Amino acid sequence: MEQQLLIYNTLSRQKELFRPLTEGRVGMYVCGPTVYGDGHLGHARPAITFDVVFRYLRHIGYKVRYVRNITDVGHLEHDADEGEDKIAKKARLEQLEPMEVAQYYTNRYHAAMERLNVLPPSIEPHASGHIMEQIALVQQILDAGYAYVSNGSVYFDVRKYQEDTHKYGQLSGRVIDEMLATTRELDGQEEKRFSGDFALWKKAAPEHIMRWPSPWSDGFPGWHAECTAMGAKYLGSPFDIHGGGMDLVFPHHESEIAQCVASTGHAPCRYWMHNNMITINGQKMGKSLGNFITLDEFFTGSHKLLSQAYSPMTIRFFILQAHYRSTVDFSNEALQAAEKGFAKLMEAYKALGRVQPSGNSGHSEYSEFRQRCYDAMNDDFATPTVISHLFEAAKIINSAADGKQKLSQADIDEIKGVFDTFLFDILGMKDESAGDNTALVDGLMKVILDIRATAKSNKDWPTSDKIRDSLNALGVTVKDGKDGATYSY
RNA sequence: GGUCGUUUGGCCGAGGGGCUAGGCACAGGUCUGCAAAACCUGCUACUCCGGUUCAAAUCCGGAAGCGACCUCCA
Repeated sequence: MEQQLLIYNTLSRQKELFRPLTEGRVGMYVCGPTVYGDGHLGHARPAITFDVVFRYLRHIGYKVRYVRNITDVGHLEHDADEGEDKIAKKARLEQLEPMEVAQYYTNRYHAAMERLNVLPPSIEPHASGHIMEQIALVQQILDAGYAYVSNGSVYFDVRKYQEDTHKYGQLSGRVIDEMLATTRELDGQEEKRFSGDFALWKKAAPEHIMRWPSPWSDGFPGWHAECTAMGAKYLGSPFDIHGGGMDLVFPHHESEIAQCVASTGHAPCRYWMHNNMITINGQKMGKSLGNFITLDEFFTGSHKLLSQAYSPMTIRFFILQAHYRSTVDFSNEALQAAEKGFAKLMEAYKALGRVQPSGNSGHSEYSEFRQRCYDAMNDDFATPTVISHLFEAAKIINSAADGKQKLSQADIDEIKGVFDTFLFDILGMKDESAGDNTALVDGLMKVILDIRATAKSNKDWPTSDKIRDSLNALGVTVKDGKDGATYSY
């Protein structure tokens, strides 16, 4: 590959040169949603982050298999409803089949992702469809001696694993040894031998409606089993990149590593990537804090914290304007800035078509935009830097459209190419104003603006202003320029 | 309490020893019948206290604020 891509690896806490295990191919696994509720901003961030990673890896020539799972079983609730998983709980509340609930929210998740222009992954495996693989994984870990059966459930033996490998806590920076040394044996009431042990298979309580037979009990797989089992099944073991939100580092990903090492003797992947979280007015977003905003609420503006609706591309642009490893703080002001900023880029892109090329080439610097964008992407996917370069290009375009700067046809083609490649193909932005009837709208607008131009030349200001104001009321902005009027909406 | 991270202009946010992004907002100007858009100009910032250095927002130490994780979470 000609691009030297640096990726920040959570495991080493530094940027590393990316080298795939197999030349020209990349296997990437990203933790997907638990489908028991509507998607929110927190789901959009990893989806968009890894969508860009997916797009970029493909762009620079890799054949990528991108696996993003759907969690539709397991994930115990840890409150009063001990032993009941999220899907089952929601199902009981809504009087639906568990799979009906999972399907409903899966469909809604897909719809939201499509609006955000997030490409579908190569494979989207469901946990419920891989119970056999998960049971096999649990058996492997048992056979290796790193798990024990307790009252029909199977637990991972963290203490033994740690004694043999000293790897538990490696990813999250947690020091487990001290905890192990000071923790006494749990009393007989507890199924686990050590408080840090985690479930590989959980026996279902009688009221638990999602259950599968296994050698140990009728139950369901533990919290971390699906990613280990499905990642290995579709990407092999080890594979290249494993991604997810930072909040999953511990215990989820730490446990995934333990499961993989215990069952195969090696780590599941080479590079761990984690996107940071989104805060709202400096606060973590959470249902209990009352600042929980779903994606649909953003799209429609139907939440009391929102002063207006924000389009999917505004959300996407907003997220890409921050680096994926930084927290990003939501506010109406910030989203409005993103909305206007993106509109400015789109307008500049369209204005490029109106620039009259000059014979002589402008400056050689225009040809450097592309490389600077690659440099930014190669530096751990620095999307904010790419965007800043595009804004600089936009300034040149507008200046040229004003006749204040000269661009040769080659310059124009190059700048257009950079926008096509980076803004649309890699950052995955798209023009939201372009509907299916663009040609018709364009034609109609030409008619209307012609009439207005005639009115203007007759100094018939009431008519020309009425046309402008009426269009404005419909959300169409008329912009008068030297060579006639243009519009945007 | 433990671990990790972060603190940049009115706001959002890059950068990361000397060259000091970008966007939004705001102010002035050019253009224009007016407005909008566009362009030009202005607003030049890095939590605090020490230290290293010819030179620190950037490195080191400490403090404070904030955040994440510590068996729900993206």
